[in-house]
Amino acid sequence: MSPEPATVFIVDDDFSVCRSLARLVRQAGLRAETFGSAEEFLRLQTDPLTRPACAVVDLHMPGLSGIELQKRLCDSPAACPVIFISGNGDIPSTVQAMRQGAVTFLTKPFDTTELLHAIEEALRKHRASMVADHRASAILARVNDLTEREIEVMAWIITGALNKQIAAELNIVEKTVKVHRARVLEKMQVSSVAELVRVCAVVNFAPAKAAERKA
Amino acid sequence: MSPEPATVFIVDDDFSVCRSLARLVRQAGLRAETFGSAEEFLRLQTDPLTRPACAVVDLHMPGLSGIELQKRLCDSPAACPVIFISGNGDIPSTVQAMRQGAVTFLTKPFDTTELLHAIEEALRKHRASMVADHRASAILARVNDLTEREIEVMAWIITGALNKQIAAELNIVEKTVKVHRARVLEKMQVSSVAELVRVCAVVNFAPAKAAERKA
DNA sequence: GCCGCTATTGGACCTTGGGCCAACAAAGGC
DNA sequence: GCCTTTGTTGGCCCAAGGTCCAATAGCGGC
Repeated sequence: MSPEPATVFIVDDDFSVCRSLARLVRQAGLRAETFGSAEEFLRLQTDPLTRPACAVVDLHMPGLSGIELQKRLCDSPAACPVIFISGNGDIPSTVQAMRQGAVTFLTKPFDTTELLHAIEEALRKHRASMVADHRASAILARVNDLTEREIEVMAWIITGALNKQIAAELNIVEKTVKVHRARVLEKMQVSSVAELVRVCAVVNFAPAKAAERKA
Repeated sequence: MSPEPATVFIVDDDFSVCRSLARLVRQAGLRAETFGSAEEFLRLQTDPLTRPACAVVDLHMPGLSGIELQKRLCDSPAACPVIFISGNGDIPSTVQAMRQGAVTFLTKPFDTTELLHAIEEALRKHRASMVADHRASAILARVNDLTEREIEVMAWIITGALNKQIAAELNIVEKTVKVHRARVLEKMQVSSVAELVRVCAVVNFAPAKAAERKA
């Protein structure tokens, strides 16, 4: 059903829960990996994810709680959507989990189809964020290939400034701006200012430096 | 403290709760309006909000529930951030509320400072969304002022197409495209293609029509 | 029928952007 | 000292955009 093999990480201190959830996941045609604690998950899952995945996490666990795990995941390269499950969760925890971006928060006992739907949603989200990340990192790589001056010029270009104006701002001659402009378009792999503005928007590249310079 | 007078709508079927929450809100320097039911709120709050506001809503009420109220609010011109309070809320309700965009979900009895913090956050959000809405509606007004042809041309412009290419796509002469292009920039109140791309991005104007035309 | 809006086109002219070739200078690595 | 990178500038030419002028044609409304 999925276009590529997706993995569900199951983090629960109760081994039997891990086992039954893993079975459920595998019956749905997905891969499953189980972890007995948040620490174990963080220790073993350090590689950046290259394939869609999500985590089904128990709220209450000895050691690091599910909430804490989620918080750390956000900063890790292995960030993936989290689905919480809990037998005795409270509303404040639920609120915190959801505010931190959890897909949902299920209370035991829950309907298995409910969990599978949540997993589907989580994987969908992760796929979307992965393609977005890929696009963004590809663009950032191009930006890194620019020299400082080129970045500076680019910041002005995407404001719609004329070469003449940019030249005045940078105290250089218009001809030089033209050269930088050409290099920017070439290195950023776009063929028009319109496209350049778009790709810059994707990575939130705003002419902040240019503004600082003005001030 | 707030730059402009902000209002907190309090929706609770328990009159004494309404009264005490209203007092709390007013002591914090904000306006308060109370409603005894979701229906009453929806009946009385029909005008589009012109000033920052948020709603503090009880989950359980006779008639329309808080969740239902929130759902209707999303489609209404009086949409504002919602803070839920409940004495006996459950986790599924909390999850649904948060997924629908609730700021938070507080359980009675709650700390008053907690509520005030939530209100602050909700008002902050609402202010941000109001300025975003204003920007967007101002831009949409300009788009509505464009003729069909101009919109068509604009769709091509923001892809970075040359006048020559646009002319070929629309089976007209390059000169005509220039005229439309000038009108578009004028009516959209921008002075460059870069700015045009930006304002179109704000209102999610994508050259979809152009793509359809090609197909 | 006249008026106004829209779309269309033409011409002339100027400004701007972009490509191509060449050159120089400062900085840093070998 | 030589080489590469980076930033800078020059000239030349062409393509593209922008701005004036003016004109024609269809279409709906008064």
